[in-house]
Amino acid sequence: MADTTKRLFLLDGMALVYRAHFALIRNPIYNSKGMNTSAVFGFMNTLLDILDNHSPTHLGVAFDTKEPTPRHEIFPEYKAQRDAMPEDLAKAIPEVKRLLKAFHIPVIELPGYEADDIIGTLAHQADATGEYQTFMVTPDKDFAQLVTPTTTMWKPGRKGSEVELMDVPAILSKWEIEDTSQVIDILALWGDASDNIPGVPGIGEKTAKKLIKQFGSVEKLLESTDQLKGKQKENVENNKEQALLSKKLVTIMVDAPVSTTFKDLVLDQRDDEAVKSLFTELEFNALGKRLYGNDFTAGRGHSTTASAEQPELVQAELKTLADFKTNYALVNSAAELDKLVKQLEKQDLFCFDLETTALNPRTADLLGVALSWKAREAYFVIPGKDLSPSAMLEKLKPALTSKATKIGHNLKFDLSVLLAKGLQATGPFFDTMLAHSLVDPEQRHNMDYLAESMLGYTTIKLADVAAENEAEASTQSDDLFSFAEKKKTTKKDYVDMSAIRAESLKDYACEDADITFQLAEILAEQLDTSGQSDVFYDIESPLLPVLVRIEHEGICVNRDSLTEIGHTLAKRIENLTKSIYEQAGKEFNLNSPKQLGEILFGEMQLVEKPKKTKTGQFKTDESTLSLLAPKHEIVANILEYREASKLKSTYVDALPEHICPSDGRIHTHLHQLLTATGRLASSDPNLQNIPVRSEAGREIRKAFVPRGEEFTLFACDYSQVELRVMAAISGDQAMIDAFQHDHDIHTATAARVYGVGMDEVTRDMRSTAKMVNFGIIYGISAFGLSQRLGIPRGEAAEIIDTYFEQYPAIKEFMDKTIEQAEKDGYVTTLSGRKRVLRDINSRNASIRKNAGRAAINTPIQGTAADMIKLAMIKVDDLLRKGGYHSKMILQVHDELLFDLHLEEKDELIPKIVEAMQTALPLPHDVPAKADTGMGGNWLQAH
DNA sequence: CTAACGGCG
DNA sequence: CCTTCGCCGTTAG
Repeated sequence: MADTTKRLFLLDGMALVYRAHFALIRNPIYNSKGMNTSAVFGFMNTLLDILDNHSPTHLGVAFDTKEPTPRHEIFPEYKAQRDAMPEDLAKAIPEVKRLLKAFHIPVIELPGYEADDIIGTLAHQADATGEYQTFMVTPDKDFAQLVTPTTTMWKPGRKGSEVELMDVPAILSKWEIEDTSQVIDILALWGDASDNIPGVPGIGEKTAKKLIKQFGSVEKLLESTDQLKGKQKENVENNKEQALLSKKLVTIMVDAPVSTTFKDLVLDQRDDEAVKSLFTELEFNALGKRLYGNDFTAGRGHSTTASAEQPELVQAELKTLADFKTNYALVNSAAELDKLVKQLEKQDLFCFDLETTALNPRTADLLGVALSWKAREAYFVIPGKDLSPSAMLEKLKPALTSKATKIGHNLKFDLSVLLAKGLQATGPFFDTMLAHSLVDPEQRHNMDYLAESMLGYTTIKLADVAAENEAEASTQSDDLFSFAEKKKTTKKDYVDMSAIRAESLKDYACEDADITFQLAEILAEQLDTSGQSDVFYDIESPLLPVLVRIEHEGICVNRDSLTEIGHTLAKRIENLTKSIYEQAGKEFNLNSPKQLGEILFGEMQLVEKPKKTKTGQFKTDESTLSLLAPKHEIVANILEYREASKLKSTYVDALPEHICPSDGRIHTHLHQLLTATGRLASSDPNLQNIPVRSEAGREIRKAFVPRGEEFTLFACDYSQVELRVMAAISGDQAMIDAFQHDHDIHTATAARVYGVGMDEVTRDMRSTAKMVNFGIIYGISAFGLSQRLGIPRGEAAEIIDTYFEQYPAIKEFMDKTIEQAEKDGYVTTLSGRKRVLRDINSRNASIRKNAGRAAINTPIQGTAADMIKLAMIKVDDLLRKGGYHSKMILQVHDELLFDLHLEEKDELIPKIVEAMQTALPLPHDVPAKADTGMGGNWLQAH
């Protein structure tokens, strides 16, 4: 049982030290003697966290040795390509060992064996006794193969507390396998660049998983290559030996001759004097305090001040649920719910919060609904004996579709879940997350944080609810966190929601609804004070359900065309790789800009004075390499390789992974207030950067298709919206005239800048003017323009001067905007959306200029964002009110994309165009203009 | 984790 | 010395 099980922690010393070093590579910690102590510090943090919070009974740290290992015998190149260990890091390892000695923690080393093998062997032995719960503490994914019901992987997170625990179900789901031993098969195909394990060429993580899912093991795959086709077949067949060799290399030993016994690993008392002395030497004063409180006297040098800096933490006491008399009640019968709904229907303002089993709205199941319309009073509605989940929703439906304002936190999630269950909640909505994003965009917006910072209140943590509930800690990927948070936070404290008893969840859920209700009132006030009520109530709030619908609809992608493009690209990548290796005279990792730079500029000496990045690496970006293309054939090949591999990895391989199995569509996530300017952002997958500029890229765009026979893709995009906005908010008459006469703005600008008639403007003149027009929006310098146009700087400066002479109000607008920003510290868009520019008065000229450019750009980009958001609200309204079958399915900054029903097109197109053009009337009667396109795929729709 | 790169508007 | 805004995803180290 849990209380008698021995808890064995096996730490992968080298890997943890390595990781700690690189985690702090940008902000290394030095002691007063100039020693980089990042790695030691990071390692100690992890160790102390385990000792303090995770009750180990046995603990040991394994290290590699310098001796060659059996892996080197069968494969001399094993780990041959590793860069030499940084000096700082090399020095850290003996320090870590000294500390471990002081802690009386065994360092386990075995000449000729790696730390992996030691850990594998000990974990295996521990499993055999049946007495241990073993934790392999390592950041290295390879250890997944060793996970068993009694041995889990423990991956330290960024902060000490954020830990990723991987047990068998977690490994199986993460690796998409049926048995943990198949991790080895996947790694064998995939290979490992850092250990120089070859794998099979052309097979990466995804293909490896797919093949092992299909065939079960490397051996079975090799027997059945007749079932493969094309390039993949060839690759596998030609690399059978290599695959089997790789399999040997990635297999961690479980029978190494380790002499350490479990008795050696029993946790022992540390040598306090030795620890104190080492901490003092390393100047780990905070860690010293942590162990010894004020008994720890900081060492010499500057660090003596540390004890003065850290008195007992004086911290405002946070209130908790226990400090209030609350009225939180569980509602689980039809009669009770009927009574509750009667009350609810009288409210014109209430808060609701769904508790679900998962974070994907399309797969999430409803556990309950928390409701609150009065501070410290809330109800948690759950299914009961005479109340099925669907009946529960049915009874709540009138309230959720009423005219009352619905408050919630991250309502996009709740509304998506409801929509997936066929319930379209109606506004107005008040989303506290959105409100806070407008009021205080720099801060985090999760509810726990808002409760602490705005109400001085600390909320119940889901993990505690689960613990109290004595539910077995589960690592299922189900939790309540929002999508946005999911990716950014380490998977911690995964909670199997359905294992929590309703009674336990009640306080948690009610508290959320209660707190959110209270936050809304404060935030409404703050919106008002910051002048952003209009943008909140007129734009962001009504946009919210529109985004929910767009995400819900999704977009169709033709999987087969992507597969075909993938084959073509793979072939091209392979041929180019061959040529490049030949031209370079050696093989290297083409995906590494570092290695590529060293080849081109270090070895091949392509130019005398190569450009460098700010970190001192050779620059190898497209604009740098393009200039070098004439010098050597290799450059063109590299550029082509870059293009092909970008397209393959980012689009062709990734998009199919996002196709939803139940409806065959891709449902992107649209983030409403993530950007500084008010634009939307798209992720998982990002559908706002689907290729269009290059020929090869456009093939990918063709794979986006209508949802059915009777539909077509229809795109409606604003023409030159940002320049129109700039003309309008600057009030520049010349530019306004150009738009009012519907002139081509770049031609009109060229005519003015070059002093010729519109009909005398050449292609080159127009293209230069176009560059200047866009450059101006971004605050370009003469230098920047000269680079882009490939002209001398003086000439560029002249063009810019003439531009401002011709459009004087634009110059004025730019100066005034910066002046305003300097004075107020922020700029605004036409709708009142605010962006704070902290750096606008920086003493550092470069930083200050950057902020200045953002100051100019924000009102322009942000107002354009306001406009299309308003258009989306309008268009959504007209589609729904008119009962059309056509659906809005995407926004790409200045474009709206629709699945248009063929029978509706003649009627709808003019209405959509009209809605877009009139969504936000610009000052000075500058007209907005929308162009349209239609076709059987997204490319044709333009 | 950050940097470099490159896809889009 | 730096030098064009706003994003997201992939890869390497």
